[in-house]
Amino acid sequence: MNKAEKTRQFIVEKTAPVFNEKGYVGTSLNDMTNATGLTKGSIYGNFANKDEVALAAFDHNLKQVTTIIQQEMSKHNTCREKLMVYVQVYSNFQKHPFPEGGCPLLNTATEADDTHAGLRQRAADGIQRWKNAITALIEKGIQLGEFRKDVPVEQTALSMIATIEGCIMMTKLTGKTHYQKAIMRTVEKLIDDL
Amino acid sequence: MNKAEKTRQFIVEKTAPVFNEKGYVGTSLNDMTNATGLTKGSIYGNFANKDEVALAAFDHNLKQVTTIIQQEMSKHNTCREKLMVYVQVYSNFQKHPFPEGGCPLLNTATEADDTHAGLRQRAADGIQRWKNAITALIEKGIQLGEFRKDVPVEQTALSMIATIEGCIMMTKLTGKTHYQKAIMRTVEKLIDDL
DNA sequence: TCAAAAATATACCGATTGGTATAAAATAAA
DNA sequence: TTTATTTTATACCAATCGGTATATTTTTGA
Repeated sequence: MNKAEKTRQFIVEKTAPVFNEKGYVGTSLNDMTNATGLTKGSIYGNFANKDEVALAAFDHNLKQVTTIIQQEMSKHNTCREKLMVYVQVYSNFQKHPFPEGGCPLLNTATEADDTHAGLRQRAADGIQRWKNAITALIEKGIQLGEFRKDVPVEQTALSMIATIEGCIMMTKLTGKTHYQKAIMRTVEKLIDDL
Repeated sequence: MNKAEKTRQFIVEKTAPVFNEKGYVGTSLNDMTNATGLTKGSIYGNFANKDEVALAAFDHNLKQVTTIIQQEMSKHNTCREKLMVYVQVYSNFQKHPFPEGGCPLLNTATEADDTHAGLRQRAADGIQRWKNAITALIEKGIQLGEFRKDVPVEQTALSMIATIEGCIMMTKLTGKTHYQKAIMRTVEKLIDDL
């Protein structure tokens, strides 16, 4: 990794939490120079424009989340236990190295769906991959006899994601962690019923 | 309603969808003059600043949603049927006079939670009232013998809201209405199980 | 060590931001 | 109908926006 690549990475790491908290339009070049300690010239020497930094920051934030999930999943063997990792992590995401500002999928989706095609596509892809990951786990669990054969696979996957994202929104908004626990108990039941 | 009050209302109605789509920071005074056809002077003669318009616009958008729900609920008698109104409406909110840009609670919550205390409080109050409305319906249903006595009231109310909001996010993001139907089927089951 | 190349900083650009002072126009009360 | 008051439009403000040309510094390979 040469100097430029390191600086690029450095800029992404420092600005990612800002983009996640303030959003794309809410984050100015000034915010970016403050967060990095670098100047405009330095940032624009490594990125074409704000868009490019925002997209890289989104990828970085999402990667942070998937890394947590994958790490926790690797500790378990059964499909049910692996699915329960979502419950475990999102019941207490404050205890994990979660991106500042909450779930980047939720933040980016709600900001960009009507305004920024590039970011919206990134978020949509993220949802798609998440859905595929859960679907694959459920289907494998069915094959292995862990789950019933007649479970509504896609519906369960989609509902898990929706409930988790709604949970994050409500928890971050109200600050009430017992809301979080209560909602995640419903996701737990969703998995129990498989 | 004198001239000034009418203009105030007019400004709110015209800018509300813009705020809901573009967000608070994403909506400029220019956007507001374009949406209304009025000039800055006219807008600032009726509102102290952008904040005041944004707060009024949020209230207006939320009112639009609650009006739809209340209207639909008034057509039904049992608590179960009234709860199912959420399923009916959010399975197909595109067919209702829903605010442009989706759920104002979701949009405002995700934008303002880390950035705008006034809007965050408004959204938090909205969630609180929604939770209270569902809770009251479930408790009345228990009293009337419609629902089991041991249902987890708060958990169900919170999970319904979370799943609905997550559903809206995913539907607006991906454009896939069959996601919407599938997720809302899970909310339906939540009510069936009461 | 030294020159070429790459990375960073400085200084600036026009456009747009939210906001305001004031003048003009429209409304409301007498 | 006239006058006082309110409402709206015009013209402007400093500050900030995203972005760039160029100078300076730092890194890199010979």
